Amino acid sequence: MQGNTAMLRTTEIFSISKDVSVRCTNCNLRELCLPESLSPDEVLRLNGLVSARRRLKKGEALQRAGEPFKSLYAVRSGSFKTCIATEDGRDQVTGFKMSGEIIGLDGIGTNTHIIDVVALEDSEVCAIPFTRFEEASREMAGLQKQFHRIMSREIVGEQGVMVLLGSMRAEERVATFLLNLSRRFRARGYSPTEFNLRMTREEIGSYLGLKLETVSRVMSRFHELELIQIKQKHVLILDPQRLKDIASSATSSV
Amino acid sequence: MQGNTAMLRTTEIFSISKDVSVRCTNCNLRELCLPESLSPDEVLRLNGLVSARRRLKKGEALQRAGEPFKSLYAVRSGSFKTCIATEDGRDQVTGFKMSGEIIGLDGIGTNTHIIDVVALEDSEVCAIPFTRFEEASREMAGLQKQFHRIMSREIVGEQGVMVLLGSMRAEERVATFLLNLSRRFRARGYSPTEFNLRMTREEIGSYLGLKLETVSRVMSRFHELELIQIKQKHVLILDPQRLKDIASSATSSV
DNA sequence: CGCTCTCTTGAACAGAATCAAGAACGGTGG
DNA sequence: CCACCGTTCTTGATTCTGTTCAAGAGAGCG
Repeated sequence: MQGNTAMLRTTEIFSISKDVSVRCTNCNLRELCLPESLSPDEVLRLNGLVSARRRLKKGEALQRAGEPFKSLYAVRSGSFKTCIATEDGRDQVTGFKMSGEIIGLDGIGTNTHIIDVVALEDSEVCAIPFTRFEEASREMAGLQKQFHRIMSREIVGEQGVMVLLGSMRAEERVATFLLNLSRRFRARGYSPTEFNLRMTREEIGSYLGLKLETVSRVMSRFHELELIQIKQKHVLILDPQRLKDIASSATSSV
Repeated sequence: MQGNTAMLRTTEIFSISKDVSVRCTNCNLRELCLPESLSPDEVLRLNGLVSARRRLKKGEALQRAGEPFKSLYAVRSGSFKTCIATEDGRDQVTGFKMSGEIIGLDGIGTNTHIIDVVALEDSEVCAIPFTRFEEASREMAGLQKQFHRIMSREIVGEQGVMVLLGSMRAEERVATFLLNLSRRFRARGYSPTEFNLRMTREEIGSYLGLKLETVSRVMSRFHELELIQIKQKHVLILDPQRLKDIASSATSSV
């Protein structure tokens, strides 16, 4: 379970992994990333596409809006925020990317990146030159299918955020956000109930359409209610079920 | 400028079109739809993929969440709303689709549709069986590229909606919405300043994350300010520039 | 050790939601 | 052609959620 590994010794970062060899073939993000459901020889071929591994320091940008689109990136380790800046000075976080997730899909449509992607911590990505990738996916039905799936899921995921932003109240938004993180940590083999937030309250607020004070207040309230324990960036989920109830309390109806 | 035309005499619906022959090759949505930027022989081939034309009455569903995903649809005429219903009874409009736009991308990821798509007026679509489409796009680089572009633009478009929902005030949202419609009507050869809304205030509100009363109030205010003239579904845009100013008034900053 | 950035908490305020009533429209059938 | 019905839209009064403004406490870093 990991990004694209291209010549990366997995043990360099994750002591979990026993297998020390390199690239997609042995990447422990295989099940979450592009190789998901590819045949072994397809993975091998995909492997050859990964042009480079790139390390980023916290705060560094992987891509900036306006830059020409060349490559997709698979997050190998660490995490990123994706932000969109409108002409009128608005700047909003539109997502958070964790290991195994694909970055850069925004650039395909116009050959220019639309969003900024910034590392939330020291991170590493696998770069996949898109022209070569398109070629390969014309020759490998499995890779093509997997790529279509990934884009489709991105679309569906964003619709979920639209529902959150369009119809949820602050508590529902924050609960949904925490549960979403929890699920993604679990999928990566980490504890779903105890983790550290990589982003600030302001970034969470921007993503959830709330002010940072509101995020802080809601979290404090959840703490008082003993749904979670939170101290700065450290989160402990105490009562996932009640959180779920809050996340889908469906005030509206009819 | 039109959806996929598959064996449709364009004059049946649009008296504008002089050329009476059929399918993508002569569809007047060519520039907006899948054929955009394809070579003539690629268009011909795409043409063969369109399995059927389907007519829908106002209120009829083109697809329902939960149904198996088989085909993409290109809107030939009319318009649709896309809605997502969550388990907890929330139901939200996530988009409006006009002629030339592609519907069904949500189903690719899981082979099951996630969203409902309902006709806002009597409409017509071209169905494109996806398996055959994937095959064809492996053989035609141009079609593959175009499809990737369409999905990417869908992703970028949704991010735009996320910004709207996450950081705009009611007036900004409604102004943005009206300008968006205006732009899309213009792209289809209709007047960008005078058109009829196909959706109710409630549907607009659902899409914009507002209540129908708020939508109504904001529109009335725009009318008073002489930015628009609005009577029920009929809209006349009087001052596009001031509307644009409102749409990007960037209250926040820093 | 001091500085800055981040987070928490309180009090006052504002924008949109809610509740409510009535008007306008569109379709139907007499 | 007109009367009736349900749906959609408008408008007002009130309420409430989240924002804004403000101050102080913690944490992390050089």
